[in-house]
Amino acid sequence: MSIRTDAPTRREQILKAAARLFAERGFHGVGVDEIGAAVGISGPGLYRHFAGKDAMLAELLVGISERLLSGGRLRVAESGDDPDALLASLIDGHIDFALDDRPLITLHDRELDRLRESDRKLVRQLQRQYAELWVTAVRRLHPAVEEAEVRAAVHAVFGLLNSTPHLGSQDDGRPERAMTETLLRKLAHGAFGALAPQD
Amino acid sequence: MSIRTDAPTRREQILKAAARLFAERGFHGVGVDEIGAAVGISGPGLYRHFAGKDAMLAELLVGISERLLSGGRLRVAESGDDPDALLASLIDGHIDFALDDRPLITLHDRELDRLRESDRKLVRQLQRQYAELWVTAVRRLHPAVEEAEVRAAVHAVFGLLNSTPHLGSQDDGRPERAMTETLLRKLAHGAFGALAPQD
DNA sequence: CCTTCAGGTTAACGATCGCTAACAGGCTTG
DNA sequence: CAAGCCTGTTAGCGATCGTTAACCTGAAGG
Repeated sequence: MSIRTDAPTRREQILKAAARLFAERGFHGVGVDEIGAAVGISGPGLYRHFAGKDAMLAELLVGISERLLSGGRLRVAESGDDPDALLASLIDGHIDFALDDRPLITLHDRELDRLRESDRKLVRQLQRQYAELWVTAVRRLHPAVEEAEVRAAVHAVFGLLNSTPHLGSQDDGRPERAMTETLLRKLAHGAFGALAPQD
Repeated sequence: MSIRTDAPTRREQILKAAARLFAERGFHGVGVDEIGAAVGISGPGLYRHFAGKDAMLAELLVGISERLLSGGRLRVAESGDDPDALLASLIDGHIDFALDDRPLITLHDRELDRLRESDRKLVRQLQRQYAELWVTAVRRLHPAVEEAEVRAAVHAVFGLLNSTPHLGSQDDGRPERAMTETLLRKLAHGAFGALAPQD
């Protein structure tokens, strides 16, 4: 958990602005001039940093997917052999991500089809591997439940956790955020808990 | 629950096709020529039925919101005074809707900002009223939980139920659908059940 | 049988889009 | 100090978009 202190590069400024704009108005709903204006340069100036508008979206989506997967793998490695602790850790990590990067969460399942075939396949593969981490973890807790059902449940819980953008408008102070975090954690555990057969 | 037997009007054909295309590629990602082609006419022919592309999206979003709200109100009225039965009924109704109209579910929280101010306000108001039905129902079951928390939980469960489009590609036979229905019901009840304080 | 009209067609418009070309200023570096 | 790159600018091209205009056709109705 290292914290960045140096100033963001121009590339990073652009990516952040593009993520916000794409999430707000959709990939096709945002022009390159607006993205440029959001970082204080004009539209064509962006082409000094990216090959095109598509490349910005691709880098955003590949980036999120990679960060999610590597974070998940780290948690799997750190969890020892405690399945409960692993699932809790995956949930907490996903919540942190959803609360920290709301625009990216929105893009993640909304603009995937706007990518070139190769990028789209890559992102989907990363997403699938991330989801498989969850499926494996949940199956260790509920071995009697069919794998297909667990997989569907995992995606449904993703939907629950990714509902963050639809809640509070932006970031109200920290107490609000801690409350949301606690709530989402409770709901996610409750949902998975309901997977157990006859209780 | 009456079943339509008469053929769909051209307007309805167009709306259905537009819903699917908008959900697949985004409002700005679909041209009027494509919508027309999907129903066997050419682009400008659509203007005999709709004032413009915006009007199609508006009618779709207002229509969904109204159907959701009226369906919810019906269930409230039918539930007698049984809070458990009411919540179960709301959940079942929402699941049916999500499974029957996947493209509309996708549009519902994705393209709202592409509407004219007046339509957007109307849709948001309908959505809010629908969500309030849920909040009231859940609060009757968990009176000790703060209203803001219940409201956030309701939206999170919407996210869970609306994850349907991300599951199976299209409609595989009916057994698959019944399984998904059962699973989502279980997960939603589990999530709300976790709202109860100290258990 | 003639009129009307609903529901299509194609052509073409203005606007906007992503992107390239051509150029310019300011650091860095040999 | 000159050369060259890094990062920006403006002008403008070609494509595409939503929409309108003008025209056509078949069926209904008096």
